Amino acid sequence: MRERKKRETRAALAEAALRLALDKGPDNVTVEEIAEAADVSVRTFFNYFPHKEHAILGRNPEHLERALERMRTAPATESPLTTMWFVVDDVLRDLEREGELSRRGELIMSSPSLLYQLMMSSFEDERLLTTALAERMGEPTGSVRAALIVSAAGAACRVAMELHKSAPDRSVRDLVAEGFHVLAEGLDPGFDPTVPDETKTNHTMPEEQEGPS
Amino acid sequence: MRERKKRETRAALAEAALRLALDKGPDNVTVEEIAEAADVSVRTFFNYFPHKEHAILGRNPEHLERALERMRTAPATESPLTTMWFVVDDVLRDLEREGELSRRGELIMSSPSLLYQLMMSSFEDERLLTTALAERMGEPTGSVRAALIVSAAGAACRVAMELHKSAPDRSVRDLVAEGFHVLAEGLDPGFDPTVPDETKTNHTMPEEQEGPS
DNA sequence: TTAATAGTTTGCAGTGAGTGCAAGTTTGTT
DNA sequence: AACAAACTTGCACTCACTGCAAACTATTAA
Repeated sequence: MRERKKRETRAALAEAALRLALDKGPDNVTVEEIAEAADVSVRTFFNYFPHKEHAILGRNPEHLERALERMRTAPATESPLTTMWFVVDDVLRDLEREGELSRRGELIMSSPSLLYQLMMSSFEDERLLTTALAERMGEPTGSVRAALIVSAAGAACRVAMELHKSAPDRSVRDLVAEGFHVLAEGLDPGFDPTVPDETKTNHTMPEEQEGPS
Repeated sequence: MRERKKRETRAALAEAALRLALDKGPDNVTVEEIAEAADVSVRTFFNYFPHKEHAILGRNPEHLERALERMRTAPATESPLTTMWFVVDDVLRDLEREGELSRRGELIMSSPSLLYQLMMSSFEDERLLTTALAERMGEPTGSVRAALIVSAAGAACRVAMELHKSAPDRSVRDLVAEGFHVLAEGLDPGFDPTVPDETKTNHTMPEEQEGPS
Protein backbone atom coordinates (compact mmCIF):
# COMPACT_ATOMS: atom_id res chain seq x y z
CA MET A 1 0.00 0.00 0.00
CA ARG A 2 0.87 3.60 -0.39
CA GLU A 3 0.48 4.30 3.27
CA ARG A 4 3.18 1.88 4.23
CA LYS A 5 5.56 3.12 1.62
CA LYS A 6 5.09 6.69 2.72
CA ARG A 7 5.76 5.76 6.29
CA GLU A 8 8.87 3.91 5.21
CA THR A 9 10.16 6.78 3.18
CA ARG A 10 9.52 9.15 6.01
CA ALA A 11 11.28 6.89 8.45
CA ALA A 12 14.18 6.39 6.10
CA LEU A 13 14.62 10.13 5.73
CA ALA A 14 14.39 10.77 9.44
CA GLU A 15 16.81 7.95 10.18
CA ALA A 16 19.30 9.12 7.57
CA ALA A 17 19.01 12.68 8.84
CA LEU A 18 19.66 11.65 12.41
CA ARG A 19 22.56 9.38 11.55
CA LEU A 20 24.27 11.96 9.42
CA ALA A 21 23.66 14.67 11.99
CA LEU A 22 25.22 12.58 14.72
CA ASP A 23 28.12 11.77 12.44
CA LYS A 24 29.06 15.09 11.02
CA GLY A 25 27.32 17.57 13.23
CA PRO A 26 23.89 18.93 12.38
CA ASP A 27 25.22 21.99 10.64
CA ASN A 28 27.45 20.08 8.28
CA VAL A 29 24.71 17.96 6.81
CA THR A 30 23.05 19.01 3.61
CA VAL A 31 19.62 18.02 2.49
CA GLU A 32 21.20 16.58 -0.59
CA GLU A 33 23.13 14.05 1.47
CA ILE A 34 20.08 13.09 3.45
CA ALA A 35 17.99 12.58 0.36
CA GLU A 36 20.75 10.56 -1.24
CA ALA A 37 21.13 8.36 1.82
CA ALA A 38 17.40 7.66 1.75
CA ASP A 39 17.43 7.11 -1.98
CA VAL A 40 15.03 9.83 -2.95
CA SER A 41 15.38 13.15 -4.65
CA VAL A 42 15.96 16.37 -2.83
CA ARG A 43 12.57 17.56 -3.96
CA THR A 44 10.95 14.56 -2.35
CA PHE A 45 12.67 15.33 0.90
CA PHE A 46 10.84 18.61 0.97
CA ASN A 47 7.59 16.87 0.30
CA TYR A 48 8.01 15.17 3.63
CA PHE A 49 9.70 17.75 5.79
CA PRO A 50 9.56 21.52 5.68
CA HIS A 51 13.24 21.72 6.55
CA LYS A 52 16.29 19.79 7.56
CA GLU A 53 15.80 20.31 11.27
CA HIS A 54 12.37 18.81 11.19
CA ALA A 55 13.75 15.63 9.71
CA ILE A 56 16.48 15.40 12.33
CA LEU A 57 14.00 15.95 15.11
CA GLY A 58 11.94 13.19 13.55
CA ARG A 59 8.96 13.92 15.69
CA ASN A 60 6.28 11.38 16.00
CA PRO A 61 2.91 12.96 15.16
CA GLU A 62 1.23 10.26 17.16
CA HIS A 63 2.53 11.71 20.38
CA LEU A 64 0.60 14.93 20.10
CA GLU A 65 -2.59 13.09 19.27
CA ARG A 66 -2.20 10.80 22.24
CA ALA A 67 -1.42 13.75 24.44
CA LEU A 68 -4.53 15.63 23.44
CA GLU A 69 -6.62 12.53 23.83
CA ARG A 70 -5.24 11.88 27.30
CA MET A 71 -5.92 15.46 28.24
CA ARG A 72 -9.50 15.39 27.10
CA THR A 73 -10.34 12.12 28.77
CA ALA A 74 -8.61 12.79 32.07
CA PRO A 75 -10.69 11.86 35.11
CA ALA A 76 -12.29 14.85 36.75
CA THR A 77 -10.55 14.12 40.01
CA GLU A 78 -7.13 14.44 38.49
CA SER A 79 -5.44 17.78 39.11
CA PRO A 80 -4.26 19.67 36.03
CA LEU A 81 -0.52 19.37 36.56
CA THR A 82 -0.95 15.70 37.26
CA THR A 83 -2.67 15.28 33.93
CA MET A 84 0.14 17.18 32.35
CA TRP A 85 2.61 14.86 33.99
CA PHE A 86 0.94 11.76 32.60
CA VAL A 87 0.94 13.31 29.19
CA VAL A 88 4.63 14.04 29.33
CA ASP A 89 5.45 10.73 30.89
CA ASP A 90 3.73 8.91 28.09
CA VAL A 91 5.97 10.57 25.56
CA LEU A 92 9.08 10.07 27.63
CA ARG A 93 8.41 6.39 28.05
CA ASP A 94 8.03 6.04 24.34
CA LEU A 95 11.25 7.82 23.62
CA GLU A 96 13.11 5.83 26.21
CA ARG A 97 11.77 2.62 24.82
CA GLU A 98 12.99 3.55 21.38
CA GLY A 99 16.31 4.68 22.77
CA GLU A 100 15.67 7.95 21.02
CA LEU A 101 15.93 10.01 24.13
CA SER A 102 19.65 9.67 24.56
CA ARG A 103 20.35 9.52 20.90
CA ARG A 104 18.60 12.71 19.95
CA GLY A 105 18.57 14.48 23.29
CA GLU A 106 22.15 15.57 23.44
CA LEU A 107 22.27 16.34 19.78
CA ILE A 108 19.36 18.68 20.08
CA MET A 109 20.59 20.42 23.17
CA SER A 110 23.95 21.01 21.57
CA SER A 111 22.62 22.57 18.41
CA PRO A 112 20.95 25.94 18.55
CA SER A 113 19.12 25.47 15.30
CA LEU A 114 17.71 22.15 16.42
CA LEU A 115 16.70 23.55 19.75
CA TYR A 116 14.97 26.43 18.07
CA GLN A 117 13.16 24.09 15.82
CA LEU A 118 12.11 21.86 18.64
CA MET A 119 10.73 24.80 20.53
CA MET A 120 9.06 26.00 17.43
CA SER A 121 7.14 22.86 16.91
CA SER A 122 6.57 22.54 20.63
CA PHE A 123 4.90 25.93 20.69
CA GLU A 124 2.28 24.79 18.32
CA ASP A 125 1.71 21.79 20.55
CA GLU A 126 1.67 23.95 23.64
CA ARG A 127 -1.05 26.08 22.17
CA LEU A 128 -3.24 23.07 21.51
CA LEU A 129 -2.52 21.56 24.87
CA THR A 130 -3.27 24.83 26.60
CA THR A 131 -6.63 25.06 24.95
CA ALA A 132 -7.45 21.50 25.88
CA LEU A 133 -6.28 21.98 29.44
CA ALA A 134 -8.17 25.21 29.98
CA GLU A 135 -11.31 23.53 28.76
CA ARG A 136 -10.75 20.56 30.99
CA MET A 137 -10.16 22.82 33.98
CA GLY A 138 -13.31 24.74 33.23
CA GLU A 139 -11.30 27.92 32.98
CA PRO A 140 -11.71 30.47 30.21
CA THR A 141 -9.37 30.56 27.27
CA GLY A 142 -6.86 33.09 28.42
CA SER A 143 -6.36 31.51 31.79
CA VAL A 144 -2.89 32.34 33.00
CA ARG A 145 -2.70 29.24 35.12
CA ALA A 146 -3.59 26.82 32.35
CA ALA A 147 -1.13 28.38 29.98
CA LEU A 148 1.54 28.42 32.64
CA ILE A 149 1.05 24.78 33.51
CA VAL A 150 1.66 23.77 29.94
CA SER A 151 4.55 26.07 29.21
CA ALA A 152 6.22 25.54 32.56
CA ALA A 153 6.00 21.83 31.88
CA GLY A 154 7.78 22.49 28.64
CA ALA A 155 10.38 24.48 30.53
CA ALA A 156 10.85 21.59 32.94
CA CYS A 157 11.50 19.25 30.04
CA ARG A 158 14.07 21.54 28.54
CA VAL A 159 15.77 22.06 31.87
CA ALA A 160 15.85 18.31 32.38
CA MET A 161 17.45 17.72 29.03
CA GLU A 162 19.98 20.43 29.68
CA LEU A 163 20.89 19.14 33.12
CA HIS A 164 21.01 15.57 31.95
CA LYS A 165 23.86 16.54 29.68
CA SER A 166 26.09 17.54 32.56
CA ALA A 167 24.77 14.93 34.98
CA PRO A 168 24.11 11.81 32.90
CA ASP A 169 23.67 9.70 36.01
CA ARG A 170 20.24 11.19 36.54
CA SER A 171 17.74 10.14 33.91
CA VAL A 172 15.77 12.73 32.03
CA ARG A 173 12.56 11.38 33.43
CA ASP A 174 13.86 11.69 36.93
CA LEU A 175 14.88 15.25 36.39
CA VAL A 176 11.57 16.09 34.81
CA ALA A 177 9.76 14.52 37.74
CA GLU A 178 11.73 16.64 40.17
CA GLY A 179 10.96 19.70 38.12
CA PHE A 180 7.26 18.96 38.25
CA HIS A 181 7.35 18.61 41.99
CA VAL A 182 9.09 21.92 42.38
CA LEU A 183 6.57 23.57 40.09
CA ALA A 184 3.66 21.99 41.90
CA GLU A 185 4.74 23.11 45.33
CA GLY A 186 5.83 26.56 44.30
CA LEU A 187 9.05 27.94 43.01
CA ASP A 188 9.59 30.31 45.83
CA PRO A 189 7.57 30.66 49.03
CA GLY A 190 9.43 33.86 49.84
CA PHE A 191 8.37 35.65 46.71
CA ASP A 192 7.58 39.27 47.46
CA PRO A 193 7.90 41.82 44.74
CA THR A 194 6.92 44.74 46.88
CA VAL A 195 9.16 47.65 46.20
CA PRO A 196 10.25 48.95 49.60
CA ASP A 197 10.86 52.60 48.76
CA GLU A 198 8.01 53.28 46.42
CA THR A 199 4.79 55.04 47.26
CA LYS A 200 2.60 52.42 45.72
CA THR A 201 2.60 49.00 47.22
CA ASN A 202 0.98 47.44 44.21
CA HIS A 203 2.14 44.10 42.95
CA THR A 204 4.58 45.34 40.36
CA MET A 205 7.40 42.93 39.80
CA PRO A 206 10.34 42.61 37.45
CA GLU A 207 10.51 40.23 34.52
CA GLU A 208 13.07 38.31 32.62
CA GLN A 209 14.00 39.28 29.15
CA GLU A 210 11.86 36.93 27.24
CA GLY A 211 10.18 39.89 25.75
CA PRO A 212 12.09 41.54 22.95
CA SER A 213 15.04 43.12 24.63
CA MET B 1 33.70 59.33 15.07
CA ARG B 2 33.49 55.79 13.85
CA GLU B 3 31.73 54.54 16.93
CA ARG B 4 28.83 56.89 16.47
CA LYS B 5 28.48 56.08 12.83
CA LYS B 6 28.37 52.38 13.54
CA ARG B 7 25.70 52.87 16.13
CA GLU B 8 23.72 54.97 13.71
CA THR B 9 23.99 52.41 10.96
CA ARG B 10 22.95 49.67 13.31
CA ALA B 11 19.99 51.66 14.52
CA ALA B 12 18.98 52.56 10.99
CA LEU B 13 19.04 48.91 9.98
CA ALA B 14 17.05 47.78 13.00
CA GLU B 15 14.53 50.55 12.51
CA ALA B 16 14.13 49.81 8.83
CA ALA B 17 13.80 46.12 9.54
CA LEU B 18 11.09 46.68 12.12
CA ARG B 19 9.16 49.15 10.02
CA LEU B 20 9.19 46.94 6.97
CA ALA B 21 8.29 43.89 9.02
CA LEU B 22 5.29 45.67 10.50
CA ASP B 23 4.29 46.88 7.08
CA LYS B 24 4.55 43.82 4.96
CA GLY B 25 4.74 40.99 7.43
CA PRO B 26 8.07 39.64 8.63
CA ASP B 27 8.21 36.90 6.06
CA ASN B 28 7.71 39.16 3.12
CA VAL B 29 10.67 41.36 3.85
CA THR B 30 13.95 40.65 2.16
CA VAL B 31 17.32 41.67 3.43
CA GLU B 32 17.79 43.55 0.23
CA GLU B 33 14.89 45.85 1.04
CA ILE B 34 16.12 46.45 4.56
CA ALA B 35 19.58 47.28 3.38
CA GLU B 36 18.23 49.58 0.73
CA ALA B 37 16.00 51.37 3.21
CA ALA B 38 19.00 51.96 5.46
CA ASP B 39 21.14 53.01 2.53
CA VAL B 40 23.78 50.37 2.83
CA SER B 41 24.67 47.30 0.84
CA VAL B 42 23.30 43.87 1.56
CA ARG B 43 26.75 42.74 2.51
CA THR B 44 26.96 45.45 5.13
CA PHE B 45 23.70 44.31 6.63
CA PHE B 46 25.31 40.99 7.33
CA ASN B 47 28.25 42.71 8.92
CA TYR B 48 25.87 43.96 11.57
CA PHE B 49 23.34 41.17 12.00
CA PRO B 50 23.70 37.44 11.53
CA HIS B 51 20.23 37.26 10.02
CA LYS B 52 17.10 39.15 9.25
CA GLU B 53 15.32 38.12 12.42
CA HIS B 54 18.03 39.49 14.60
CA ALA B 55 17.64 42.89 13.03
CA ILE B 56 13.89 42.89 13.50
CA LEU B 57 14.22 41.87 17.12
CA GLY B 58 16.72 44.66 17.58
CA ARG B 59 17.66 43.51 21.02
CA ASN B 60 19.38 45.81 23.38
CA PRO B 61 22.59 44.19 24.65
CA GLU B 62 22.48 46.46 27.67
CA HIS B 63 19.53 44.60 29.09
CA LEU B 64 21.38 41.37 29.64
CA GLU B 65 24.26 43.16 31.30
CA ARG B 66 21.98 45.00 33.66
CA ALA B 67 20.12 41.78 34.41
CA LEU B 68 23.27 39.92 35.35
CA GLU B 69 24.48 42.81 37.43
CA ARG B 70 21.18 43.01 39.29
CA MET B 71 21.31 39.31 39.92
CA ARG B 72 24.82 39.36 41.30
CA THR B 73 24.24 42.28 43.58
CA ALA B 74 20.86 41.22 44.92
CA PRO B 75 20.51 41.59 48.68
CA ALA B 76 20.90 38.32 50.51
CA THR B 77 17.46 38.62 52.02
CA GLU B 78 15.76 38.72 48.65
CA SER B 79 14.23 35.43 47.58
CA PRO B 80 15.36 34.06 44.21
CA LEU B 81 12.12 34.48 42.29
CA THR B 82 11.82 37.97 43.64
CA THR B 83 15.21 38.79 42.23
CA MET B 84 14.13 37.29 38.99
CA TRP B 85 11.07 39.47 39.02
CA PHE B 86 13.05 42.64 39.46
CA VAL B 87 15.30 41.63 36.64
CA VAL B 88 12.40 41.07 34.31
CA ASP B 89 10.59 44.16 35.47
CA ASP B 90 13.60 46.28 34.69
CA VAL B 91 13.54 45.12 31.10
CA LEU B 92 9.78 45.47 30.78
CA ARG B 93 9.85 49.01 32.08
CA ASP B 94 12.48 49.88 29.54
CA LEU B 95 10.53 48.40 26.70
CA GLU B 96 7.33 50.07 27.79
CA ARG B 97 9.09 53.39 28.05
CA GLU B 98 10.38 53.04 24.53
CA GLY B 99 7.00 51.91 23.32
CA GLU B 100 8.76 48.91 21.91
CA LEU B 101 6.70 46.43 23.81
CA SER B 102 3.53 46.92 21.89
CA ARG B 103 5.26 47.63 18.65
CA ARG B 104 7.41 44.53 18.55
CA GLY B 105 5.47 42.29 20.91
CA GLU B 106 2.61 41.31 18.69
CA LEU B 107 4.80 41.11 15.67
CA ILE B 108 7.04 38.64 17.37
CA MET B 109 4.29 36.49 18.74
CA SER B 110 2.67 36.29 15.35
CA SER B 111 5.74 35.15 13.50
CA PRO B 112 7.18 31.73 14.16
CA SER B 113 10.59 32.59 12.84
CA LEU B 114 10.80 35.65 15.04
CA LEU B 115 9.63 33.76 18.04
CA TYR B 116 12.21 31.09 17.38
CA GLN B 117 14.88 33.65 17.09
CA LEU B 118 13.84 35.40 20.23
CA MET B 119 13.89 32.14 22.13
CA MET B 120 17.17 31.33 20.60
CA SER B 121 18.83 34.41 21.90
CA SER B 122 16.91 34.12 25.14
CA PHE B 123 18.34 30.68 25.74
CA GLU B 124 21.80 32.02 25.81
CA ASP B 125 20.64 34.61 28.30
CA GLU B 126 18.83 32.03 30.35
CA ARG B 127 21.97 29.98 30.65
CA LEU B 128 23.90 32.94 31.98
CA LEU B 129 21.14 33.96 34.32
CA THR B 130 20.80 30.42 35.62
CA THR B 131 24.46 30.26 36.47
CA ALA B 132 24.32 33.60 38.21
CA LEU B 133 21.19 32.66 40.11
CA ALA B 134 22.49 29.29 41.25
CA GLU B 135 25.60 30.96 42.54
CA ARG B 136 23.59 33.59 44.32
CA MET B 137 21.38 30.94 45.89
CA GLY B 138 24.39 29.02 47.02
CA GLU B 139 23.16 26.00 45.10
CA PRO B 140 25.36 23.87 42.89
CA THR B 141 25.39 24.34 39.16
CA GLY B 142 22.86 21.80 38.08
CA SER B 143 20.27 22.89 40.57
CA VAL B 144 16.87 22.06 39.18
CA ARG B 145 15.22 24.82 41.14
CA ALA B 146 17.52 27.58 39.95
CA ALA B 147 17.19 26.50 36.34
CA LEU B 148 13.46 26.24 36.68
CA ILE B 149 13.11 29.67 38.20
CA VAL B 150 14.83 31.21 35.23
CA SER B 151 13.17 29.21 32.53
CA ALA B 152 9.72 29.32 34.10
CA ALA B 153 10.12 33.08 34.27
CA GLY B 154 10.81 32.98 30.57
CA ALA B 155 7.71 30.89 30.10
CA ALA B 156 5.68 33.41 32.07
CA CYS B 157 6.89 36.17 29.79
CA ARG B 158 5.94 34.25 26.72
CA VAL B 159 2.55 33.36 28.09
CA ALA B 160 1.97 36.98 29.00
CA MET B 161 2.83 38.16 25.51
CA GLU B 162 0.59 35.52 24.03
CA LEU B 163 -2.36 36.32 26.27
CA HIS B 164 -1.91 40.03 25.82
CA LYS B 165 -2.63 39.53 22.17
CA SER B 166 -6.13 38.24 22.81
CA ALA B 167 -6.76 40.38 25.87
CA PRO B 168 -5.12 43.74 25.15
CA ASP B 169 -6.83 45.33 28.12
CA ARG B 170 -4.42 43.62 30.45
CA SER B 171 -0.89 44.93 30.16
CA VAL B 172 1.96 42.55 29.57
CA ARG B 173 3.50 43.51 32.85
CA ASP B 174 0.31 42.77 34.68
CA LEU B 175 0.04 39.36 33.10
CA VAL B 176 3.64 38.61 33.85
CA ALA B 177 3.12 39.63 37.44
CA GLU B 178 0.18 37.28 37.76
CA GLY B 179 2.25 34.51 36.25
CA PHE B 180 5.00 35.04 38.76
CA HIS B 181 2.56 34.84 41.62
CA VAL B 182 1.14 31.60 40.33
CA LEU B 183 4.61 30.19 39.93
CA ALA B 184 5.65 31.33 43.36
CA GLU B 185 2.72 29.78 45.15
CA GLY B 186 2.69 26.58 43.20
CA LEU B 187 1.08 25.58 39.98
CA ASP B 188 -0.98 22.85 41.46
CA PRO B 189 -1.41 21.91 45.11
CA GLY B 190 -3.19 18.72 44.11
CA PHE B 191 -0.32 17.36 42.11
CA ASP B 192 0.00 13.63 42.64
CA PRO B 193 1.61 11.54 39.97
CA THR B 194 1.15 8.28 41.77
CA VAL B 195 0.00 5.62 39.42
CA PRO B 196 -2.88 3.82 41.14
CA ASP B 197 -2.57 0.38 39.55
CA GLU B 198 1.15 -0.07 39.50
CA THR B 199 3.20 -2.04 41.97
CA LYS B 200 5.68 0.72 42.57
CA THR B 201 4.44 3.84 44.22
CA ASN B 202 7.50 5.83 43.20
CA HIS B 203 7.15 9.32 41.92
CA THR B 204 7.06 8.56 38.26
CA MET B 205 5.05 11.08 36.34
CA PRO B 206 4.28 11.83 32.74
CA GLU B 207 5.83 14.65 30.79
CA GLU B 208 4.92 16.93 28.00
CA GLN B 209 6.51 16.55 24.66
CA GLU B 210 9.19 19.11 24.95
CA GLY B 211 11.69 16.38 24.44
CA PRO B 212 12.08 15.24 20.88
CA SER B 213 8.85 13.55 20.08
C1' DT C 1 49.54 68.63 3.72
C1' DT C 2 50.76 64.28 2.78
C1' DA C 3 51.52 59.58 3.48
C1' DA C 4 50.82 55.41 5.93
C1' DT C 5 47.34 52.65 8.29
C1' DA C 6 43.62 50.51 10.26
C1' DG C 7 38.64 49.94 10.12
C1' DT C 8 34.50 49.73 7.02
C1' DT C 9 31.93 49.09 3.05
C1' DT C 10 31.08 46.92 -1.07
C1' DG C 11 30.82 43.79 -5.19
C1' DC C 12 31.32 39.27 -6.70
C1' DA C 13 31.11 34.58 -6.76
C1' DG C 14 29.40 30.66 -4.70
C1' DT C 15 26.79 27.24 -1.53
C1' DG C 16 22.70 25.73 0.16
C1' DA C 17 17.72 26.12 1.71
C1' DG C 18 13.23 26.08 0.16
C1' DT C 19 9.16 26.60 -3.46
C1' DG C 20 6.21 26.29 -7.70
C1' DC C 21 5.36 23.99 -11.78
C1' DA C 22 4.89 20.61 -15.15
C1' DA C 23 6.13 16.13 -16.67
C1' DG C 24 6.78 11.39 -15.52
C1' DT C 25 5.97 7.25 -12.66
C1' DT C 26 3.62 4.27 -9.46
C1' DT C 27 -0.46 2.44 -7.33
C1' DG C 28 -5.27 1.46 -6.86
C1' DT C 29 -9.80 1.11 -9.12
C1' DT C 30 -13.24 -0.15 -12.60
C1' DA D 1 -6.46 -2.76 -20.02
C1' DA D 2 -7.72 1.82 -19.03
C1' DC D 3 -8.12 5.40 -16.07
C1' DA D 4 -7.48 8.43 -12.17
C1' DA D 5 -5.35 9.76 -8.02
C1' DA D 6 -1.21 10.04 -5.47
C1' DC D 7 3.63 10.39 -5.47
C1' DT D 8 8.21 11.49 -7.34
C1' DT D 9 11.28 14.05 -9.86
C1' DG D 10 13.88 17.63 -12.49
C1' DC D 11 14.15 22.37 -13.45
C1' DA D 12 14.20 27.01 -12.77
C1' DC D 13 13.99 30.38 -9.50
C1' DT D 14 14.35 33.40 -5.14
C1' DC D 15 16.52 34.33 -1.15
C1' DA D 16 19.70 33.79 2.90
C1' DC D 17 24.20 33.87 4.06
C1' DT D 18 29.62 33.54 3.68
C1' DG D 19 34.51 34.34 2.14
C1' DC D 20 37.48 37.07 -0.33
C1' DA D 21 39.65 40.86 -2.26
C1' DA D 22 39.22 45.54 -3.88
C1' DA D 23 37.85 50.21 -2.75
C1' DC D 24 36.94 53.64 0.32
C1' DT D 25 37.33 56.58 4.60
C1' DA D 26 38.53 58.24 8.86
C1' DT D 27 42.57 58.48 11.98
C1' DT D 28 47.36 59.16 12.93
C1' DA D 29 52.14 60.13 12.04
C1' DA D 30 55.45 62.49 9.67
